[in-house]
Amino acid sequence: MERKTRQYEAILDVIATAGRPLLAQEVLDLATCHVPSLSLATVYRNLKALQSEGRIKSVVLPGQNPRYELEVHTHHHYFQCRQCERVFDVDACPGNLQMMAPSGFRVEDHEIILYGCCKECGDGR
Amino acid sequence: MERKTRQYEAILDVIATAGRPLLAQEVLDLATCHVPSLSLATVYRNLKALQSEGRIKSVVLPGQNPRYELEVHTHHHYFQCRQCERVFDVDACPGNLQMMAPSGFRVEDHEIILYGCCKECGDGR
DNA sequence: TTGCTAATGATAATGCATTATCATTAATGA
DNA sequence: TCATTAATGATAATGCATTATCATTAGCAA
Repeated sequence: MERKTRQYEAILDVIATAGRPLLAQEVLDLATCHVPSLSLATVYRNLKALQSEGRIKSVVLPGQNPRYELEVHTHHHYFQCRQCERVFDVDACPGNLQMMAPSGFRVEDHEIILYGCCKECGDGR
Repeated sequence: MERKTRQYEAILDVIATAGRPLLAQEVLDLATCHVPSLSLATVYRNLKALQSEGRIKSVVLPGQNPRYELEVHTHHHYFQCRQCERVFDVDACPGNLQMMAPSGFRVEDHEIILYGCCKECGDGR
């Protein structure tokens, strides 16, 4: 991607503004407001380009399609609301979980996904 | 599944003996020792039957195909070795992670996946 | 403004895990 | 042992997210 297109800008803007990981389809839905003619193929093309540029990264939850968020290079986790199915970043972390592993196993990294009810869905709705 | 076939027995036996979640393909590979003619279609059929019978459950890691293990109804987590890619059960659990969530979010459940080097791969190999 | 060509939009093609199909095999009750 | 029919094996079909294709559009350097 050498040229700055309206589509590229819209897609990056939508991801940056959302503040949470978005599915390709969500990116399309949101960016269509900015560029009505936007195509899903273009979304995928730009998501791939943005990833190789190191501007965004993919977030994969078990059994779900990848979501995309800004690359921040800080260790964090995720929360998924069971009602609206949206995924949110979680900055807190319990730290090293070596103690959880059976003896002889070396823990190098971990992933934590919280499931529950998000703030909006919890507010009498 | 109303009849007890050699295939059914072999598939359940392999899963029970492995002591860790297995991919459908791993089940085929291991059970083929017991029933050489075993087909992948039969593996899928029996995995589905065993699940609806409540004997096994599926374990899904981000971006990976489902694995299958005995249904034990006890809360536990998983460890994946980055070298051999095998997945192991982890009984330890840090407990309620409500404190990790942003305020207003209610945590109802969580999932933890540890990544690292398993005991076997760590023993000079 | 113009020309070049990268990027887009629309849609067909792909990859791949899983499921359906169907002739054949084998488990079970009589 | 036999008959019934559920289950199997081999393989074609499916579903679906993602990618490729290609004619058209639109950045951008001159």
